[in-house]
Amino acid sequence: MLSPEKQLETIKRGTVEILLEKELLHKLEKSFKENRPLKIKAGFDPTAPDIHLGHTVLLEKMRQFQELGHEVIFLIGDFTGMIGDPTGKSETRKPLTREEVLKNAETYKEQIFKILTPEKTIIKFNSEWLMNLTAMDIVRLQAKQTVARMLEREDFKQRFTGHSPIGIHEFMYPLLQGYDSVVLNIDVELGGTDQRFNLLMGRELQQEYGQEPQSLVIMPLLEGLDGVKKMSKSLGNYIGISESPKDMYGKLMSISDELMIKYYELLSHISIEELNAIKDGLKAGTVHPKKAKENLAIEIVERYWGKDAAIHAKEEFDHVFKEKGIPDEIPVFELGWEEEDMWLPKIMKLSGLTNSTGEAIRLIKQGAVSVDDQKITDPQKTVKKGSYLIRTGKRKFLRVKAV
RNA sequence: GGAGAGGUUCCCGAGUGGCCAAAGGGAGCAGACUGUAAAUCUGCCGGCGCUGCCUUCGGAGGUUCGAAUCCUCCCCUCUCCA
Repeated sequence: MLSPEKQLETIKRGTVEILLEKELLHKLEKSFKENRPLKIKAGFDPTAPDIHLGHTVLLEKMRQFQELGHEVIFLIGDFTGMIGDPTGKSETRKPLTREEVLKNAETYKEQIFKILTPEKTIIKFNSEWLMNLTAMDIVRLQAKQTVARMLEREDFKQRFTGHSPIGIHEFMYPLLQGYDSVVLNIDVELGGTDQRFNLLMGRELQQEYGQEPQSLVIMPLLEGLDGVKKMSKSLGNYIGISESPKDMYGKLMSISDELMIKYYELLSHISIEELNAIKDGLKAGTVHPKKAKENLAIEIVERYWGKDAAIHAKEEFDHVFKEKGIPDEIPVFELGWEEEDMWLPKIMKLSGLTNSTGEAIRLIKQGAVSVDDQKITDPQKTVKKGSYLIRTGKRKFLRVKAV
């Protein structure tokens, strides 16, 4: 086991904040002395079993805790998921059936064990204890907090002052999440910055219930491809860990330089020393940002798909974008040719390349469309029955075949 | 229970009888530039084989030659009072 100070150094990497650092160090020292692992918890939503790199920030931190010898609990919030975390604009969700929850949990397992060590990971569902609370238990829990305290939470406050509705049940989310920590007697809870309030609730409730309050390790939210908003599936700016090596590599290459450093910090397994070397090199101009990005992309693709796939993805990428070539695998769409000379925008719409013929016309006018490597400028263009390679923009290729 | 404010296109937000497929911003898409990055500039940004037609401004009716705009009822949200 590493010394408590060394452990803290690893834990601190990439965090936004640790509450309280001193307290955490004490816990680490105690655990070290007594040779007793700390209980770490991180909660996950049961409805989104499609893990993307944003989720892996937390998973990577969990992995680090595992490597340091602590006990990591992967908590699936199947009960709290019914409420829906009030963060953002999420609405009340429809309750999932037991089968759905279990199915999602299976999907989770397949994915998280690409990062976490299965033997060291404890998976729990919070419905296990929350389901059995009586109305009285819940009232007692509610009595431990005030409305004013709840309204301190940024999004509640915003909605309150902005005249947007707040469901009373939404107040239960932080309370129940905090209660999870009480039930499990957690030492450290991990979460993103958007979880700050919920995590603090755990501390407060643990104290109310006579426990030592958990320490908080707060991780930044990973921005998605746009570089601004947090990575999420609904915003479409995510990189899923089940995505093909090619897509994953391409998406990673498209992130901004600034974001790349953050990705390195939070996702790469390279040591702190190596990380600093890259940072300094970028600043001094001795490391080319593109090269650094390539290495990052390769590392991450390799983690999920293996070395060969990663190298192949890189080669393919270079071929398409550096040499302006055509990718090896192009999706094929088989189209029923209705007339002798078919209008190109119509083909583009029917094949799903564009959402409407209007959009296709626009793209053609803007010089973004080529057929068999020939740029098309006339929106009235028609083609005869046959097989064509249609390219729209830089990355979209489609082979359309007459049937 | 009473009084008032509000619901507009993906989001924010203007518009209060025709000039409105609806200002402006954001997001998005495309082009130029580049390292497929960022920043910047430019164009597009409801649908339709498109100088025109069709569908849209919480929902349903109505007034009018004409409604996002006026009237009626309904649904939803917020504020204040009780």
